[in-house]
Formats: sequence, C-alpha cells, structure tokens
Amino acid sequence: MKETDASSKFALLGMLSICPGSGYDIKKLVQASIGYFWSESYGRIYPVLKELAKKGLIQPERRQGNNGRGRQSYAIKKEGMQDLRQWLEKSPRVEPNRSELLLKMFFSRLAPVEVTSAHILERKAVEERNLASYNRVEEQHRKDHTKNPELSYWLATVSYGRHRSRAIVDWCNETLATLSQIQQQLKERNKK
Amino acid sequence: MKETDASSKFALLGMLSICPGSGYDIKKLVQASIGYFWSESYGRIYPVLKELAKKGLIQPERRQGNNGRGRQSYAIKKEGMQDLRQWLEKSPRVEPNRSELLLKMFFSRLAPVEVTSAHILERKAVEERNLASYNRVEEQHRKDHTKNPELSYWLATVSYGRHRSRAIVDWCNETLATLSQIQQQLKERNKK
DNA sequence: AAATGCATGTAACGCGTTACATGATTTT
DNA sequence: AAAATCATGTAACGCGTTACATGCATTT
Repeated sequence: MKETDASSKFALLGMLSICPGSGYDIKKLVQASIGYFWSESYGRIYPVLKELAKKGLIQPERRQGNNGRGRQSYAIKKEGMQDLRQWLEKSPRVEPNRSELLLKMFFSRLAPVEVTSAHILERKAVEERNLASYNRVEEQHRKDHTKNPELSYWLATVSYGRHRSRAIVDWCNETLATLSQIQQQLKERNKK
Repeated sequence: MKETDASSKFALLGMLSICPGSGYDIKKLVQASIGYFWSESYGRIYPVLKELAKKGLIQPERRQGNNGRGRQSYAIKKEGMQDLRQWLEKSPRVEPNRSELLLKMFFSRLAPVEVTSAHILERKAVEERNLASYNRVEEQHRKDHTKNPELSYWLATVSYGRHRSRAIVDWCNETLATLSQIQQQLKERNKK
C-alpha cells in the first residue's frame, strides 16, 4: 500500500465520523446509505483502515461487543476529523462518466434493433428499481437522523439519485420510441 | 499487456469501423464525438491497437498521407467487425457511478455552507458548459452523417448527455436553495 | 457433528491515468 | 537555427475488483 489520498480514504473517515465501527460495518453502512453513488470493496477497506490507524487518524479498538461477536473496530480521532474537513474544502473532481450503454448505442448501426432495445429496457428496469429504493433510503435517513443540517445534506444526495434515475428513464423512453421508428422504416424498406 | 476484453478495445474497434485512422486520430475523434460519455488515453490506445493488430482484427497501414505527416494508421478487418458485433449483443454492464461531489455533500455538515455552495456552483457551471457543447456536437453529427439510422443513434447519445446535464443542473439549483435555507437558519440561531 | 453464514483479511490482477521520452514536422 | 507542436510511444503507478483463505459463531 502506498500513501493514498484517494477518495476511499475519506469515504471511510466520513463514515467513521458518523459512528465508529469495523470494516464490515462500514461496508454495510456505505451500501445502505450512499450505495447509489458510491461503493467500497473489502479489498480496499481493510488495508486503508490499517493505514489510517498507522497514521494516527483513527483509533483501533478491540471490541468484545454485545454478543461476543465482531472484532476490530475503529473510532475517528481529532486528527482524522481535521483531515476530513480539509478534504471537504477542496473542489471535488469531475469524474469522467464512462457509459458502456452509451458506447454501444453509438455503434448500434451494426446491431439488430431489437438487441439495442433490449439493452435499453434492461437499463430502464434498473433505474426504476433505483427510483423505488430511494424512498426506502429516505425513510431510513429520516428515522436515523432528525437533526439539521445533517438530514438536509443526506436528503440532497437522495434527491440527486432521483434526478439522475429519472433523467435516465426519460431518455430510455425517448430512445425506445426512436428505435421503434427505425424498425418501422426498416420494415417498410423491406416490403418494397 | 494481457488479453484485454475491456471496453477500450471495442471503443477503438468501433471508431475504426467508422473510418480508418491512427491512434492520434482516434483520440481526437473520441473526444469530439463521444467525449461527454467516454474517454481514451494514449497510454491505452497505442498498446491496444498493437494487440488488435497482432490478433488480426485490424490492419496496420504505413501511411504517407496527403501532406507527408502522420504515420501508423489502421483499418478494421472483417474479423474485427465480427468481434465488434458480438460485443454489441452482450448486455452492457451497469457502471457504478462514483461521485466525489456527492460524497462531499453527504459529509457536508462538517464544512462551512459557503464551501459546499461553491462546489455546487462549480459543477453547475461545468454542466451548463456541457449543455452548450451538445448543440455543437449535434451540428457536427448532422453535417458528417445524414444517413439513417446511423445519425439517429448518434443523436440519441447526444440526447442522453442533455438529459444528464439538465438533471444535474436542476439538482444544483434545488440544492443551492436548500443550502441558503440552512445558512439562514444558522444566522438566526446566532442572533439569539 | 456438519453445514451455513458471519467477519476479517490477503494476493493478484486488470484497467486507466500520468508522466516521461523521443523523433519528425512546421513555424518563427 | 531555434522553438513549438504534432505524433507515437513506454513505464510506472494507484485504484479498485475479484477470488481466495481462514477462523469463529450459529443453526440444523
């Protein structure tokens, strides 16, 4: 492991700033709370936690928890909080959004129309499932944290997800219409 | 280089399926035509092109072009077209959309409100610039290719960009409003 | 006792970026 | 001739995923 200053580090620090926990806990928390725009894998979590501990940003704590289960837990330290705050000040990078769906779309003249439609239908289904899940996430957030502005920020991220998924679904519908037009044209051309 | 079956390979094949060219040409073409949802770096382009040639998917051609400039050019072969078509049939993977902006947003209770607003304003500006550029891209596409369904597919990808950027700008506005409310509340709390 | 699942971790690998190096061509 | 920029490439590195390994706890 090299000196990491990537966002994984701060995702972990941030989660620990909400509540202490183990790598396993963090993984679940990430998935449940920000899973629609972030992910962390064990392969990163554990090494980064170790490094953060070595740097004195978080405090490892042997935990012989409630039921005797679970083991290595961490709590964030003042130094970690400071690091996190500093990171928050810096402009977030604009991530290049590579979309394989769009790439295929761009070359779709080489594929049967039905195949392209199928891909879009699939994606539409995914985003509709996402839309449904945002309601659950929002409920959970409202339960977990009633205090402002904490909650406001969380709800804003959920709203982002909704805007995003809604936009994609709209595009899917629009594009499905276009595709059926194309298919219509091909049929008529074949008749002649 | 190991056996790659990643999308870079197919992005290159796809571009060569439109017109033959060098690595440099491809880089520019990618940027101009699908730059808003895809990117390729020289560090990938050149090795992958070599590998594709070795596999017999594309044909290397010494080019002593119009003006004596440019060197190693490639043209796609039947085998390459076949590979490309096969790839098009497969369901595109749903890419995890990691957003650093959203991550910061989620932890923003730890930062001054003005900083968060600034980040959002920046992103908003970026997306508004993107929105403007889609018009230019669309114009270019209409000029380059009038034949259907080629053009339809290309315009569909542009439309995706618009939906996406529009959604983000909307969210930015909404969130900026939320933030100024939060700031208002903080001010009033300080008065007391 | 065996099987399943929980929790923690490691190793290896591929992708993609960044930074650097180099020649060839055009511009000044 | 010098400077700039075009064009091609390589090397190194970091990030993140995947697959694997391992023990402990719980269930059957």
